[in-house]
Amino acid sequence: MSTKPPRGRGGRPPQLTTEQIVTAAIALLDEEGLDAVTMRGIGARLGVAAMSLYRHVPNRDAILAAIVNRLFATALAGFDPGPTWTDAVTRFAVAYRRMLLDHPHAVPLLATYPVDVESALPLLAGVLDRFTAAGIEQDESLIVIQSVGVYVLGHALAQVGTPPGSDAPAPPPGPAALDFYERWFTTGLDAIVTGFGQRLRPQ
Amino acid sequence: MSTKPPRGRGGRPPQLTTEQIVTAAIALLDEEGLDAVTMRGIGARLGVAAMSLYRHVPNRDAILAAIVNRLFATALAGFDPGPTWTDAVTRFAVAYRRMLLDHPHAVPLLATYPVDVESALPLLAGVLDRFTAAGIEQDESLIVIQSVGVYVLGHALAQVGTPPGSDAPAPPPGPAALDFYERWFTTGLDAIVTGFGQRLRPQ
DNA sequence: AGAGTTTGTGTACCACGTAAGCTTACGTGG
DNA sequence: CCACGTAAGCTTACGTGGTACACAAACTCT
Repeated sequence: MSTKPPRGRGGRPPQLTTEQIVTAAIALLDEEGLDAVTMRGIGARLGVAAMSLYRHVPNRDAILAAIVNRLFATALAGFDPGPTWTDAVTRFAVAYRRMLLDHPHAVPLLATYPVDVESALPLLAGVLDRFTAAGIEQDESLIVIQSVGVYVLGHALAQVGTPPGSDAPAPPPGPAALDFYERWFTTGLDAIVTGFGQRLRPQ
Repeated sequence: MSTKPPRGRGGRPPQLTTEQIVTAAIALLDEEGLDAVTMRGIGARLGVAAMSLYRHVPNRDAILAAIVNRLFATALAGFDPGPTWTDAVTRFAVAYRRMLLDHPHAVPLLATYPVDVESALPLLAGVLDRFTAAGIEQDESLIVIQSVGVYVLGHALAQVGTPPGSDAPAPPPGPAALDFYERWFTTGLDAIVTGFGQRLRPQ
């Protein structure tokens, strides 16, 4: 987590990194769903025994938590907040949502495992900047950003949510459904941004 | 689900109902968390073997799905939408949230298992009425209600979300944190309702 | 009483997470 | 060149959870 051990001289050279483990786990998750993300499964994918993973990761939950943070970070990779804070939150919402729809099986994970605040804040620095530039308090900005984030996540849950029990891979949603979700998403997002705009620009 | 089998004459009288199973499962969930909701655990609580549950329920996932629907229904028991549609959605949000905070361990479940639409719509009839009374299209009303629902659920996830791995029961949140979530909740909810109000009352 | 029917049970299997101890593959100092 | 120490990976094994299967029990109707 913090400093790697002094890389003391000697010892068998690592054949595995934490990053590879997380990458393999995400691949498995995307291809076969959450139930396929098992220690044995990840190990097999890396040509390694299940127990070897424990040299790099304390347990399975830590892997799932790492997936969440990795995906959240990729969602904001190369992120350009626009000129105003309304642009910034809107683009954040779009980028976040794109990532969620790209990794449907990960959505329940992002709902369950909180994104690490320490690592998320730097990623959102650009967004926060547009708020301070508009003379908005940090407290208020966080409420706006979190509200939007929470809306996006909840919306994605509704869109990709399939009862984990139904083995049927769920028929690919028709274009009508896709359209509905798209309309719903932008309509709701606009409403939220508009509503906060009204509050933050009183009078 | 639909009609019970003709209750054919004869046969051992049931000692167990699906309702009891769901009730026991919710009790277990509230008292000991999701991991405690096992077939054996539920059976023990009802003085019955684990396998007996399968006479009433196809599998564990079905129980979890039933918990979701039951809790959602209780959230709206005795629900009074106010005079206007803005009252209606706001009260819906508050009632939904109260239920979620009363059952913190259930929040991840409500995020993961979609509420059954067929049974949810009647519960929301009162809310929908205020929209139609205001001359708002059904499509638009659903977008508003769902947006609010999704916001409430996402907010609750953020509030009660604890990495499933940390065995520490999580320190009871200080009153400062509680206050923050309360302010966040109402602020965000107001923004959403205001934003939609602007859209639905154009000009 | 016996046949038919439905509900609850006992046993067993397999997959998963992971604890413990062993083996392997390196660097270093003799 | 060879022990020796060390870190990484492996083997084995245990406990727990979901659930398939075949059987026992409890009741109704003839």
